Amino acid sequence: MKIKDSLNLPQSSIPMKANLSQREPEMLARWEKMEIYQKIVEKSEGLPQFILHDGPPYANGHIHMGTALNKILKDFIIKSKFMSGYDSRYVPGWDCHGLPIEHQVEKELKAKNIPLVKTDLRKQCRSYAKKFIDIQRKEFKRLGVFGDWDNPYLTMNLPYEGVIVREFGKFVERGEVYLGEKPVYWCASCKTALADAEVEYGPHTSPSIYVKFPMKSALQGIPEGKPVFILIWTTTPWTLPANLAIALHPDFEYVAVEVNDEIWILARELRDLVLSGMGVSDYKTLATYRGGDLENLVARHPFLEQDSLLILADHVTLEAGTGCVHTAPGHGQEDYEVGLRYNLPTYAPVDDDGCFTPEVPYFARKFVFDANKDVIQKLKEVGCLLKVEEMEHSYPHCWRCKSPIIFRSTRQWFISMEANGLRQKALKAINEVRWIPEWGRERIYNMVENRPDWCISRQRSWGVPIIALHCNACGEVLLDAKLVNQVADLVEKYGADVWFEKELKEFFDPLPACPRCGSQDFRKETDILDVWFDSGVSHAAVLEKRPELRWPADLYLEGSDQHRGWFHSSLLESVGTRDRAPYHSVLTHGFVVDGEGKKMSKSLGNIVAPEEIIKKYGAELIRLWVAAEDYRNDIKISQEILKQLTDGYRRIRNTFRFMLGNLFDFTASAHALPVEEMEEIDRFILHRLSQISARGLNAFDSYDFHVVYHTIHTFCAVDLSAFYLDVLKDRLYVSHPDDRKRRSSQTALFHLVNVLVRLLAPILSFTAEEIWNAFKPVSSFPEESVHLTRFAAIPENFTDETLAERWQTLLEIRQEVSRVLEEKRKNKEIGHSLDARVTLSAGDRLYRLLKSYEDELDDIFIVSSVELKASDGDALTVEAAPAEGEKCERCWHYKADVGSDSEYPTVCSRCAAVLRQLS
RNA sequence: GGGCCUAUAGCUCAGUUGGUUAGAGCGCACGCCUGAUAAGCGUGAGGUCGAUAGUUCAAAUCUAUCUAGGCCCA
Repeated sequence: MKIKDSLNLPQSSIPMKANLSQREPEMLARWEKMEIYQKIVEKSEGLPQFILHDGPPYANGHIHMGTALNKILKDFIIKSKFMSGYDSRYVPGWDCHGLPIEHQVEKELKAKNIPLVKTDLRKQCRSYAKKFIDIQRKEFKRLGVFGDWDNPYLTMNLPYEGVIVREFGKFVERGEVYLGEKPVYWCASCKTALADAEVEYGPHTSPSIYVKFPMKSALQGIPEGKPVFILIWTTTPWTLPANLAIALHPDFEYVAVEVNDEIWILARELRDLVLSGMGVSDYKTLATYRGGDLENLVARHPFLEQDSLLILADHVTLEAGTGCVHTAPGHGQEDYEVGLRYNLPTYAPVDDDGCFTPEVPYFARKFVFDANKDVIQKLKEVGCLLKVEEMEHSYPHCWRCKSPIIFRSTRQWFISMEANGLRQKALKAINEVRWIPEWGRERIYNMVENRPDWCISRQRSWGVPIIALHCNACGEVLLDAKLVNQVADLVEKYGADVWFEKELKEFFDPLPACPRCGSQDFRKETDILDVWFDSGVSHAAVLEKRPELRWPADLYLEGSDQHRGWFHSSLLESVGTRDRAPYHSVLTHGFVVDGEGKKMSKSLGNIVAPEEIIKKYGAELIRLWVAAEDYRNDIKISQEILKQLTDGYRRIRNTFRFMLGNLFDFTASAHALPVEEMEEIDRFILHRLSQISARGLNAFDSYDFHVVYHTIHTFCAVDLSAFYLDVLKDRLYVSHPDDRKRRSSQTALFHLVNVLVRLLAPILSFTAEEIWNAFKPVSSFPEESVHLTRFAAIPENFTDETLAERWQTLLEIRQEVSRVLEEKRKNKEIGHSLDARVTLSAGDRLYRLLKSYEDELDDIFIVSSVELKASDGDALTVEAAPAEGEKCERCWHYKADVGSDSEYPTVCSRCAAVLRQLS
């Protein structure tokens, strides 16, 4: 027998090379086969629930790093909550209705020359959404995310659509839904409203005109008898008939200047620019006002019999114009919002074709863009036009027909923020939710505090209809919760298509009668609901309906953009119908950015796709990336970061590989020692392990996953690899297999693997499973998967503070020894540390400590021998020199007794004894 | 332009209520080992804590402004 064969060298456990991109799919197949999620569910029966409610991603396109990040964070939580003893199910969802899908489908149908019939379009949209749900489901599962993937919630599921209608009915019942007016983008050639996404900005030439409005109210500090005008500037002359106000900035200064016996009012800062632009050089400033002082004065429309109110608005700037902004609440978003504050009507006398309505004097039935020149002509006639020129600027165009579009107020459905105190209730509900991080409260609070009423109608096809009736005889609108619920009954069964497919009498028997004129002749409302309403009711459609879940949720977890999105719409929906938030707490994560902190975009070419990383490194690296970074801020990703993560991954993997490799001849039941009988160094590492475990569990509890990763990684690198495992090698390899000290260290290794692999399981789900499989013969634990286990409970006797303190001191001394050895190495006096002997001189306190460990110091320092001397004072001195004696062929220590056993002439006495025992 | 947020070594993170010379791991450089080997060990270099101004006996930490970046609005 060769000497080397008498050593207990580690035997293969898990391979060093992870080969993740190939092995992960095998692991996934195995999980699928064992129905892992089903088994977790079975093991969860009767445990306290923890409900994380999934926010539905949009069923369009492939997943990206952002969606991967979100799903992986959720997976960390679901898995760690289960391992902490909760029943924590994951029901993934998808948002299926809405414009982007409708667009895509329209495009495809158009390309094939298929006519766009609403019911066909809706069917195509449904199958389009389904296709991408399947794609994304595969991609999410590939990341190792566990959940009820066979039975997710879809906002287009028929019962879900039924809930949407019913929830709408609840708002109706509480009197919170009303029909109002609001300006929207309107394409006059397509005769349709456009969403923001359907608008393309491009160059357009408009007339740029300066107009004077005569003042009706008197101003202070101005001589009587001379006419007073306020000056405005606009690039859309055709909106002047709809002018109802002139907006001033409350903090700007305005001046009254006398020009040619007239008095003009405009912003002080723009005075010289505007006047010189009109060729006026001779003027006199008569008075100065603050914008705020002019509020509620009245001007007269230059050519119509109507007033124009002076109002205050922060959106007024000094970048162009006169500082006095022509305001037509029916033709602009900002105008509309400021108009709401002053109770101005959203007057927009323009029809679907973009032509003025008949009641408009001078321009009735004219197309608005053609009317520009007529308006200008009229202004000239009445002497109120000061200047006109052409101007090229960026202007919105229709994405489909490319023609310039207009802003036009149309009838829309709203949920009122005030009618039932929704705003105040929502603000109160916000304060009852735990926001993580804290600033989330501030953010959503400000939004809810300032938001306008919720516009819930869309003039689109792919969505859930607003259930309302319009009387064909008198135009009365019939909005009734009872009718809504009757429709909901059918939608639940047949889907929202029924509203578009069935006759009215199939919904209502008998037909309702118009409360105003008694007619029974109605047409159905064709608008659909905002998709934010769809996803906003998920708490009702999913949490309340699924028996395995409950309402409200413990946690919503999405990107910080969802303060305006899903957190927001879910809150309003839930408060509006149930008077409280649908969640106890809300956790947000940041956005994925590149290595420089810049957002990812096609134009910058800095996009990293999950697919690339999976192919190159495996999904495990994405999981590790999510775990390593503090996701509350923006999360960077770059090749450098990935490289670093692979190094971190290897360190952890190899540490486990080494520990498992040294457990090849160990089984817990046969060889483990009770803690009390273990060696001090082993008990010290168990003490450290208990600290690591506590910190890890704590971090899981507060969702600080990066703390879990950094803690475990540092533990593997510093405590284990650089110290404990390195020291252990001698004992593990050299001792007799059954040596008590060797079994003691193996017992520690067993506990280390057992505790750490479980802590790692929620994060490195694939690797932890691989480790678990290799660990099973050692542990004999019954669970066929690490994901069916709980986090390990740490026995109290792992903790020993006084022992740990002693060892902490020994570690400091060890570091000093290392430094001295390095000097000797530099001088070529030694190579390996075993080539050295060390002399320690220590004062009383240290000496006594060292003395009690005298027999182990050579092992702790991994040197051939240690000599201990007492010295005066506190200082510790460390000296090192080449070891004396012969090098033992077996344990590589230099010993004086090498060759003392004639049967084994090349080894030391310790090794000779082992060899004798083995033979 | 507004609301909210971020900025500590090349990278990822710590830095408690302001209080010694700002820490860790990784990476890097140099060396060792060849019985964890496409591994392992040791030593070392690296930071005007985004910038400026202030409050204070004392600031990475508090205040203001600015710069760069992110999300959401306009």
